[in-house]
Amino acid sequence: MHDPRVLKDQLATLQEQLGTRGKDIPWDQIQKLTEQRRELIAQVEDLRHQLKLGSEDVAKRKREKLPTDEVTARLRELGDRIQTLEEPLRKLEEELHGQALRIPNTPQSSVPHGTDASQNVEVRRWGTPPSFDFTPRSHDELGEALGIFDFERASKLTGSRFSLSIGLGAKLERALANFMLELHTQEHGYTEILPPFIVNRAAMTGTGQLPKFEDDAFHLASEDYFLIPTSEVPVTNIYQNEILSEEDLPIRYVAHTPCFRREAGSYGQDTKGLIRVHQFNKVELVNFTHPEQSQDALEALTMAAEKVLQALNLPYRVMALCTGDLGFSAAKTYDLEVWVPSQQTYREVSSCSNFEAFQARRAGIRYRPKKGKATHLHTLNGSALAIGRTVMAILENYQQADGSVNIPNALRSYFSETEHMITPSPKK
RNA sequence: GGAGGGGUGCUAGAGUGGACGAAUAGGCCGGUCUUGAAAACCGGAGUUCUUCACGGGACCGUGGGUUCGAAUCCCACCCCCUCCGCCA
Repeated sequence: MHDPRVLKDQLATLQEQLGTRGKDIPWDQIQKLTEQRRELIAQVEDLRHQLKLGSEDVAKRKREKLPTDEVTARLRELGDRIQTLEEPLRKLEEELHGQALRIPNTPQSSVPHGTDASQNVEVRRWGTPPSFDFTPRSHDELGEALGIFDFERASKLTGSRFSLSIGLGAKLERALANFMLELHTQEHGYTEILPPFIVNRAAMTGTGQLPKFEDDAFHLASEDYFLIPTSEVPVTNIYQNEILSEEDLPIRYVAHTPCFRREAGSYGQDTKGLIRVHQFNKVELVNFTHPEQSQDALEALTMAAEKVLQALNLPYRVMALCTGDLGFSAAKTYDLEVWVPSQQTYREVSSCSNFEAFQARRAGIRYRPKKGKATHLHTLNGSALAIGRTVMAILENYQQADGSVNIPNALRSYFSETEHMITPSPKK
């Protein structure tokens, strides 16, 4: 959410800054509502002031044992008038707030201009894609042959776009989660969090998933609760409506949770394998920082995510998202894309964003500076990494001609010696 | 699920219809004292909306209601605690 003062006084500037990002916003209507609100407030406040003075007069008269009937009759009428104005005012403010929650964040000036993902800018590249003297197979093909995935049976349990990992496939997920959590807690100064996987409407609104993207989330039928689409939601909202002290910052949390996404509107895309599923595991980094430190924090957070790929020796590139591809709440985002041999291209395994005060304003997360008043802090988060997609990258990049897959050195301590290579086993 | 208790500022906690935006204490900030610190003493400070400003309005879990007037009374909901029941 934007600063209400900006909405009130600099709406045109904001519209200009957002450019195509703001093309669906009813700017004129917001302008109109703002003006109406201003007028109504002036009226209501004036009447209320009169009412207050009158009430004090009644209190005084009672003390002095003077009659009050005439005054109270007049005030009753005044109260009625206030009520008739308050109702439209309440509706108006609700409407205005609803609109404000649907305006996306302003991109930082360093964000490249563009309309879609094709105009994202490569920032750097790490590692060399492996060369194979055979045609590399896709991870879903490999996994089925190795007996570690069973997508058919997964769809029997729930439906399409669910995965079922077996044996070393399941263990690989577990090893990766452990490896990532250890790396971030021991090397990067993160504190591990295990949050709820189900959150309420306020939390989803705080981080920006609601109200605009309700269709993307799984909603429980029995309660007004949602399955988390990312641990960003529960972890960022830990400090919802709180004021932290300046010396508490920065706060760095890491969480490993499943993530649930409806993937509405993605029919036909990435229908096979682990790339796009309704439930996947992810290790997520969340930062709460001083406003002046969020830029540096984004670089550090992105680097922490890159360290995972480097340790696993997976080739990747870092992309700066352009204005057209930037998420709703983000002011700046780097995507990490890992090399996928079967597709001869890089695919997203991580998205690292600085939200500046956008989420903090929605969620009411502030800090108290040493001097001055409470101010919204900055929030950031990034996947480090999406585990399913990392499994995909490992299978594909570490595959051998015979269809077996080596376990990366960095993960071997989580496996017994006989498990350092996954070899094909017939499907049961 | 049943019974009871409770949600007040940064924190603890008082306040049960009018001079209450809210006692008191702690913490915080500034000062006196001190070589420095601590202690003691003195002083200061909530959030937010509206207005160019003066000023004014709102905010005691949330939403309604009663009343001239609500932190205080009524209703509904949410959350926390204790006991009982059930349970991984």
